[in-house]
Amino acid sequence: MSGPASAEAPAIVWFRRDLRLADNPALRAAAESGRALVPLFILDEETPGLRGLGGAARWWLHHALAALDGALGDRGARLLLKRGAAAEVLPAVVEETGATAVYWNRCYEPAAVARDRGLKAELRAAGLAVESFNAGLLFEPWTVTTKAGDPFKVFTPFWRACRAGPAPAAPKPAPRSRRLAGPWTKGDRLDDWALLPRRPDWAAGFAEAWQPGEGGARRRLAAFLKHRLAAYATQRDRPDRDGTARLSAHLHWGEIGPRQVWHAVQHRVADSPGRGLAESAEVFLSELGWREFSYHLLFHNPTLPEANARGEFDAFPWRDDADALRAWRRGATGYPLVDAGMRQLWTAGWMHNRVRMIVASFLTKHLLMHWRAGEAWFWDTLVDADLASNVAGWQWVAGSGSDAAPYFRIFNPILQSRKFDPEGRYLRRWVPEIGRLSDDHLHCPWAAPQEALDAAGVRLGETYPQPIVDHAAARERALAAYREMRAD
DNA sequence: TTTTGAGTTGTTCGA
DNA sequence: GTCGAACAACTCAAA
Repeated sequence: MSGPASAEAPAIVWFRRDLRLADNPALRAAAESGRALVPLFILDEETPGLRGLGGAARWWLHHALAALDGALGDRGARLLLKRGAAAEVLPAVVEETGATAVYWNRCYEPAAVARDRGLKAELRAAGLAVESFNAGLLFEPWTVTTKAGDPFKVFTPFWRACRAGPAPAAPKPAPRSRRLAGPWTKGDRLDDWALLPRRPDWAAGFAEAWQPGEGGARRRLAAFLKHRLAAYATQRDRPDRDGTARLSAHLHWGEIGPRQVWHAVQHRVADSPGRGLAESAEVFLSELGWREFSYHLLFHNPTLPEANARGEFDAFPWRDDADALRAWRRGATGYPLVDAGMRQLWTAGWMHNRVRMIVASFLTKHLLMHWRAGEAWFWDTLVDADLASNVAGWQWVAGSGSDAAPYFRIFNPILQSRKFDPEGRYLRRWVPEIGRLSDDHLHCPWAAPQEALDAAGVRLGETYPQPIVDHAAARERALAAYREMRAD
């Protein structure tokens, strides 16, 4: 099958982690080229080294693609869906459509970088125009270096250097072009990809928590700026409040870009000046900074998903305890805050950031399980599962990251619970079987007097687990393990 | 090259 | 109840 005559040859816009029309430089460049467009998405589960999507991420992707197809449909186009190794699929689509140009926005994960570099060279050698752009980061990894020219390994100087340089470019609106014609060839049906879970449909609770797609992302950002930003600095740590932006999954799939978020925040601050707001905005922007930092770390250190950044942790005496891991996953550790977080993760596909740190600390320190076991579970269950953020976060908590929390910093799940969920609202929502305990006993039911347990209908070991480890003993064990590692 | 100040998010203990 | 120090040194980044 040969494509249309070359004068009318289309351009392919290869969507990957940029599932939006606004502030999408690849789409814009393609539209400005004057060619008709073939919007393409490839479900690539075959490129070696590319990690397959987790279950929750597949759910999100299904809806994100449906939303993107709908948005393209409003402009008279359809999203072409193809499945397979991109290194084979993309040249095949070029062949089928007779495209003479290909545009995409860059990915930064090591396997994707290698794949895209090869494709770009191959297609260019075949005479195509191929251009890639930045849609996913405020600052690309090779643009931020120390004065010695090395990548940063510590967040604070990294972010200072980012802030000292030129601000990220202002986002541009979606192209107006009506020539978003494609596809020119037959693609897969989204439903045939079976991205949604069935039997059992464990994602039943996701739909009420999330609205994947560019519109959902925009609404989420607008609501955050209007209602939550001003108090962000103080409320962001409270899992019992809805104080965070919840943009992580939207950002992961590029339904909104960090430049859009950045500039929207700046405008919000400029519109109504005030010290509290400006301060909160700084804290919020620095969270975007952590996302950037994680991407840079992974880009410069491709083994980060498997290997400890600090090599000494290769000698750490991790335990292998399937029962403990299962209890952690299911939210049955007997520590209410840990269990609440793990159940929120399972039910909503998301967990509040502070609770992520606490459950991660619990797994790696109280239970002495390898951070990779936790990282793998998060990868499968988080709708915002993101290789860079997930891996950097777990290595940070475990202490094996290059700029990690000191190992002796071990979260006390009871203190954290009292401090950040003082009225127990978060606990009661996710661990209702102990909800009738008083605010005080709720955080550590094993310490409650028998009468209080009876009155609340709690039978430890039956209706709610006994704690699987004793905090003080587990803490000592973790510190001893750390000393053992260092002694080697 | 050497020096110096600093480093996301904590906990525990003893005064 | 509050406060400061210990926890353990170590590495980074800049001068």
